[in-house]
Amino acid sequence: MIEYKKKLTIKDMAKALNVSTATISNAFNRPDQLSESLRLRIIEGCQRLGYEGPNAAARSLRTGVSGIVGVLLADSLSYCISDPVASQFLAGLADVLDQRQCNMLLLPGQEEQTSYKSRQMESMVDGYIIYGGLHPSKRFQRLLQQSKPIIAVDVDTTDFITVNIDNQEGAYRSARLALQHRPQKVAIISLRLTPVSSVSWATCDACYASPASVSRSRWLGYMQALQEYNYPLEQLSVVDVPVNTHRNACMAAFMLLSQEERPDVIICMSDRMALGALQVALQQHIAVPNDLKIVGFDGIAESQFTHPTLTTVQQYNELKGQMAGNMFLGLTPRQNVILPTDMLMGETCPEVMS
DNA sequence: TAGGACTGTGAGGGCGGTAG
DNA sequence: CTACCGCCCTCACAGTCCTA
Repeated sequence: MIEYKKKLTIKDMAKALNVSTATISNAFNRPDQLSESLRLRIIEGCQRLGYEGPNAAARSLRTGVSGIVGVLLADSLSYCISDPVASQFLAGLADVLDQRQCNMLLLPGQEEQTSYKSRQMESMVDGYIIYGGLHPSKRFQRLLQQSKPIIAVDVDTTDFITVNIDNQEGAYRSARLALQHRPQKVAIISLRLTPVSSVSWATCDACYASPASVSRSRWLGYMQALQEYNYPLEQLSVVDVPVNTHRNACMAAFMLLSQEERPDVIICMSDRMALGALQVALQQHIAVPNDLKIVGFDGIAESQFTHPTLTTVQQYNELKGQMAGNMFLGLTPRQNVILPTDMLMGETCPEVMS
């Protein structure tokens, strides 16, 4: 059984070592403020007595800075940890925070009810990085009132400084690539464009009516390409998915590929959707890319392990995380950033040779 | 001995919570 | 409602040492 002794404070150390509290503080935090010999004597004395240095909670109380970044997630914690795009973003952010001895606190945006614990956690952070979307949750309303710095990533908003990719352009390029094959029947698997709780058919009108979001920007990119190719929108099939999971992807693909008039192009708003579509197509012995072209969006590593490999839009999620982190810590100017995307040419939708 | 550099000290302040 | 507490940092200043 571990025995907990009385917690030692800077006062105890000052008294024991016969110096002032400020000198103890300086010995740990500002070594240039005292002689090397005194500093060593203090550090050695503190080690001997079991004092590990100034209390972080007290320091943040005094300075108002904790070194903790709150990351407000659009989805649940479990989803963000398992989703390759979100985890790449978090890895990039963690990279920057690691270098500056800072930490992050992951906060799910969809908070069911306000608790003392959640308020306590929010009070600990120096500011927020909102990732993946804005939720009209109580938590979101509270953080707006806190006047702490906020940077939004993958969020279509003018209310905060944002780090985004050019979703519309990326989507436009991927759709154009698919449309070069002059398909008879085009389908789209969209992500959270309409307010549905399960995988559902969606109308173009409903998709156009959705509020500003990453998905809507991608939708506009697809529409831009479809119009360029004079594709009749009344023939377009759209299935909207509420959460970007493999299960939902398979369900959406199954719905599309079970239609009487089967699509020969499926344009997906994420690689997970595209990989689900690919799996269902292969199960149904549909030849990809000969009878069905599939394009994704994200460029996750998994998309290049399949056979055939996925044609997709490569976005640089780690870089996104690093940029958000640098901006948050004031290492780079706080200004809106739009990162470029690239087409990742896989086998599910080859380029048309002219 | 004067003056500058270096070293160390004490007071004040910050903010949320709690006791009176 | 007010006073106080917790804990540390910052700042102004005092003390000491060194050099010319």
